[in-house]
Amino acid sequence: MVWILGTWNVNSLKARQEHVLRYLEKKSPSVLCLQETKLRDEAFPKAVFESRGYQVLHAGGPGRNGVAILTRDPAKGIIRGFPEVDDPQAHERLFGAEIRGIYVISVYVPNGSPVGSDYFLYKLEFLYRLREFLERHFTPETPLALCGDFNVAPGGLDVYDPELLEGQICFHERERSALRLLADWGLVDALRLKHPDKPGLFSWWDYQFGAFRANRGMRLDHIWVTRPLAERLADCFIDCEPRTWSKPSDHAPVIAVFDLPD
DNA sequence: ATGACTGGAGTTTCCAGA
Repeated sequence: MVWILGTWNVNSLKARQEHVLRYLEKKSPSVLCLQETKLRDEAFPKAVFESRGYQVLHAGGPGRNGVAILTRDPAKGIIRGFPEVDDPQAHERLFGAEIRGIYVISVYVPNGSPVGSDYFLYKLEFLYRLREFLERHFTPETPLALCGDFNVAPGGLDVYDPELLEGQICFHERERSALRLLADWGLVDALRLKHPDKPGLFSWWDYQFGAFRANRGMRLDHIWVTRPLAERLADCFIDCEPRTWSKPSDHAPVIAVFDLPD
């Protein structure tokens, strides 16, 4: 069977509810991970999504964060935040569940701006904690998909101007190396597995300066998969269509298509 | 033309996003 997994930073679900519903209707993903819902748990309009056949798992809070997993199939083995670490922010930034034998994680890595600040160090720490979390709870042989907004462009191909952006937030060597350390646990970047050398593939564009029209963006949203899942990957792409809709999120969905046994 | 974006909080202007 074809199993479609998506991840999308919606920049407020309240502002983007109609976009998300339209997207589910048009593309019918099996699972859609969301980031930046900006909702408290009790404020999530669960019934609206349930009536369209999606179970809602949401980890929000009073702040600007909030991650969710919308799934057509039942979920179990739910994990919220880093269970072994006292990190309240992670409770609104990490949510995982097992769906059809695949462990799906929706994550929103802190932005970390400005470079060099305490918040920047927290971003790096968050990426290290993410690796420790994987080490503790899973193995690289677990079918696992780590999806979300990593707020890091992995390499020079993933930003519109690597020379200009080098050292700036989301394209600093310390961020990239923290991301590599995470991936070295046993994860593959699904998009680069299918499109290893293709430039101009971005998932975020600044609202300002006509950045989307000029395709001046960065690839900050990723789907990282373990080997057993990578072997099942049929396709991976960034779906720019919702970025063209009226009042869009500044991020576009990333979609991975898998061929799973029936 | 010297600006140019968006959402949320909370109250009219600021902060954060990336």
